[in-house]
Amino acid sequence: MGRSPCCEKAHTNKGAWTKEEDQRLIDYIRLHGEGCWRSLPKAAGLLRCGKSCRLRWINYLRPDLKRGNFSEAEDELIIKLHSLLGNKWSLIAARLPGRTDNEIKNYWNTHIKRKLISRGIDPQTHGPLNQPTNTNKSTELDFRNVPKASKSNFAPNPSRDFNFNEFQVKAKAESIEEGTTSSSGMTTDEEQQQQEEHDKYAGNSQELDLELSIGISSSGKNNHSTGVSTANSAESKPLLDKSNFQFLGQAMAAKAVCLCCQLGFGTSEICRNCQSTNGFNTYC
DNA sequence: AAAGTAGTCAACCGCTGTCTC
DNA sequence: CGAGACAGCGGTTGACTACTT
Repeated sequence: MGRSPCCEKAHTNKGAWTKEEDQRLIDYIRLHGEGCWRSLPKAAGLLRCGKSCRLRWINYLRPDLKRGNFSEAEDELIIKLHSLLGNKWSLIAARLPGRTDNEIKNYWNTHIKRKLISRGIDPQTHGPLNQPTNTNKSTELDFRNVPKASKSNFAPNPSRDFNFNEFQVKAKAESIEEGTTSSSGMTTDEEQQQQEEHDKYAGNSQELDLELSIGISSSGKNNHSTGVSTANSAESKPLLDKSNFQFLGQAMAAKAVCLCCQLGFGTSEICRNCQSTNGFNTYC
């Protein structure tokens, strides 16, 4: 459609950021807060594109970033989340405080892929390596590997089996096993620290709490729409877009259901974690 | 010591979704 | 309803470093 470029490229710096540029960006955001990235560079006196500023801030300068190596617990959590969400790095990052989508994506590509392969696990399918890739999955709803082009035309087929077993989290046993076996040669302190990290993320819970929710949104203009979303916050986005979600909506509308129960996390129609507020159930 | 190779990660690019007019 | 503007996302690139030959 001949959209104009996001910024005037002729007068923008590219490549690595200098300390001065970083400082300008930090100072500006401290004063004015995040947002309006397009006008930010000019206002902050930076010869950078707004996107570049945003990336630099989010991936590197944000004060709440946790730098340094990933813990074993974080590894396992990333693997679990990836098995459920696929390459939705921003969603995965939302579950790892202090980590960015870019960081996780890089870490996945450089470390975890190899780790999984060495375990005999296919990093894409999370199934055993050398397993035929298309094993009857076509009848199951799979959030992973939805081709970009088909994202918005995810053709719902009401006749599909509503089989969510695919998404049952079975990694807990693995992660516990991993966490308790000390083959790493770490010091006791390090091990203890890692165990704390592990507990923090895994929560010693029986299953991974994704806080995926389904239910009638109690706010916003789409308050009729049923939505699957992560529960955190303003920056969370629906896991499926409206059109995709019609499928789930159709399947579930007639009978209000708790997604986590559908996913196999619970046994009853509405699990104990589901609350009822203002006449609406807030499905966990 | 030099050249080649592999690994890492910050940054860029192009696309999509959402909002506004 | 369509087009433009914008923010955000995921894939890819390329500079840099570490390691190997």
